[in-house]
Amino acid sequence: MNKLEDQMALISQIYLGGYPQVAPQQAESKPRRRRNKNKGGENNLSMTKKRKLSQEQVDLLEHHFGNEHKLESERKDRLASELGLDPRQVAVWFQNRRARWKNKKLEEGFSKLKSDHDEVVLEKCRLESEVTKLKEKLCEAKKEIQRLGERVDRGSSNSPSSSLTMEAMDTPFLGEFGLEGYDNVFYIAENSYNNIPGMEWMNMYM
DNA sequence: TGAGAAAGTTCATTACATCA
DNA sequence: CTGATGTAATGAACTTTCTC
Repeated sequence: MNKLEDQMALISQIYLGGYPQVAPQQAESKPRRRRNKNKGGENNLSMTKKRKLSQEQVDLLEHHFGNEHKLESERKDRLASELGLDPRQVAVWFQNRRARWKNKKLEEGFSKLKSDHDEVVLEKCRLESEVTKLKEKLCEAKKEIQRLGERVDRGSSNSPSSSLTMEAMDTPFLGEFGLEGYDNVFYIAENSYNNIPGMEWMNMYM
């Protein structure tokens, strides 16, 4: 099982589809039994009383966790005697620490995805605004072509072949309007952006 | 090679300590 | 006192490893 993949899948699920109500594994299994609130009765209260670990203990545990997140039984026993703790406490501390580490990683992954998404949205806005500007320039170019055509037609109305149309124009002409390098734009048929992945929105401008 | 026991892990939750 | 938060501890389910 690839843990990182699972985490990223979970992040994607969280980010794209919201928090799942129930993990699939849990949804199919029996409901978990509630813990008994009376933790074994009064007689072992002192034994089960929760004890906060000292800063030195936590520091050493953190140090070992930094080296290796897994805890082999030999290391657990050694650490436990070194810290004056029950091996079970050391195991529990590592379990909880792994859970905290995992949550932190998930949060980091989520933040990264969110900032990537924000960046893409920003870039999309920028490109849309660029498209709008180019459309305006194109519109101006068409008007200019029409004006020139009418002027030529008036000058030699008896010569139909001299009529200046968009179809007859050489594309380098567009350079006058700052449209060099965009020649290919004019070879994409209107409404054909549906065929280009991610460019469907272009038809809004056509 | 399959079954099952033992020991480990994760996950969800509870209970307690602490602090504002 | 109270609610929020952090964390030690628990129990169930699941997984891995070992033995026969």
